[in-house]
Amino acid sequence: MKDGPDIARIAALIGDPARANMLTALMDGRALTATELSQIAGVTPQTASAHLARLGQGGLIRQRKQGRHRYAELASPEVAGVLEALMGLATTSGHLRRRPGPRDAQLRRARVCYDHLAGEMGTQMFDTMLARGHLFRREDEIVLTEPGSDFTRDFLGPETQTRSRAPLCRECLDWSDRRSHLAGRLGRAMLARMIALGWARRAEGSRVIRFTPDGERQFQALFSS
Amino acid sequence: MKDGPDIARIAALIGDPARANMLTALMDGRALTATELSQIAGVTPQTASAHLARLGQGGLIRQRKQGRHRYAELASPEVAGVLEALMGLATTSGHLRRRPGPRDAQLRRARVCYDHLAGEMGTQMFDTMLARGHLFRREDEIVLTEPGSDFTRDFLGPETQTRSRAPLCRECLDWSDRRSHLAGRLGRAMLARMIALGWARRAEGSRVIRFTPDGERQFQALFSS
DNA sequence: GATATGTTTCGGTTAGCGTCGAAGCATGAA
DNA sequence: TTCATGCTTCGACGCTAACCGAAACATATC
Repeated sequence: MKDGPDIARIAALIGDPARANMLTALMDGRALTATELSQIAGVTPQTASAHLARLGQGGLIRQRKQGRHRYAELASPEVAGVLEALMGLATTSGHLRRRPGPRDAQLRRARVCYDHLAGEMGTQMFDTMLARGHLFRREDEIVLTEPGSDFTRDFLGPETQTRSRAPLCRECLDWSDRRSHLAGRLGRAMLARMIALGWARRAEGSRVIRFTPDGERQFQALFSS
Repeated sequence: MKDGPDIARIAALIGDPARANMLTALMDGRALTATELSQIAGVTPQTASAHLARLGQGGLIRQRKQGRHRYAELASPEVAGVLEALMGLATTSGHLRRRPGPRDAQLRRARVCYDHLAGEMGTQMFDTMLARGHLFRREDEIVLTEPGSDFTRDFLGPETQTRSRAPLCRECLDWSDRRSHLAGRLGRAMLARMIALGWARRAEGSRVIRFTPDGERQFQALFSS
């Protein structure tokens, strides 16, 4: 009686308490590291690793390796929909445990990530450029569109046509905001330009980037949705 | 360990192949006996009995004793909705793609989903009613507009003003089409009316709905965009 | 009553999987 | 380089639950 798709396989994946806790924690769309998920699920990292592998193989989550961390996020909104439907059946009051990022508010606000802007302001810039069509997400890569090229040339100046093999645009997952920001050569150039313009400067002995009041204004003028 | 909604418990219930087959078989809204379900699931009656007890305890099915038979049926349309959502995920994320047989084509074309019309013809009806302004999607609910009320009263007859607490319109995600079709009291009434009019009838032992040539014509006349 | 059929309970076996400790990689920092 | 951290692999243990045979229970029919 193979009347339909194999729902048992997927339901069994959700049916383990540890995995269910992990999936529930991922419901808000953020990406979490394997260790964080192991703590949420109440199991050791080894066990969590096995669970994440199964969830990935089953198509419920996607995993992205970044540095020595490995982030997991729900594979699609459809997965979230199924989880939500299940929660509805379970007649429950959902409680999601939030895991704060860096304690320092300044770090959360704006910091350098290797060589580019991260934190809330980094994700804001990235989101705005995506929304305006300056950047375009194609499969797993980020491409600079024609208007985006005009915009960046305008902002950076014409002499910045470096011809490097490094990717121009890269997506970098934010560890405080759990969303993406712009990395790659363009991300580096954008931050360098902001510092060169005097909008901001790096704090000594820290990754914090301090924007001047005027720099903050200019930034908001350029990247407010 | 803080427990939110216990989705793991419910998912684990669906996660066993035998139980999943049973639930899938119950998706057509009919009530089946324990022995029938045991044959469908491919297990002995003893095993099926244990499974049915667990499903009943978990609130997924209801069981009524009638004579020396014991009938099982899905506990609620919400359960059917969860199963449909799971089928949708299983078709997209399942790396094991089944080759479509002739029976699958019929299922994809028109089938019963708990008590309402699903498949291509179900989504066609839903889309057409949305496009014509008979239905309106507001946030997460579907509302019947004024012209829509006229239309359905015209089609269903004036005596169908049931005053139930069940939602009139509900959206149900189709696993074959990956789009929505109309569920809820109205969805149920629409299908019942089509069968009463002789447009279609349910195939024995399957969820397939067979439209007569004339019924298909009438349907297309009413729901072609 | 006796008999047949549908369903459940009991006992025991087996297989699967969730779990962790220890060790092995991989990557970033000093 | 050396060290530290995050993650994965391996091996083994233990527990749950799915399964069936046999038998008991329930209900309809003769």
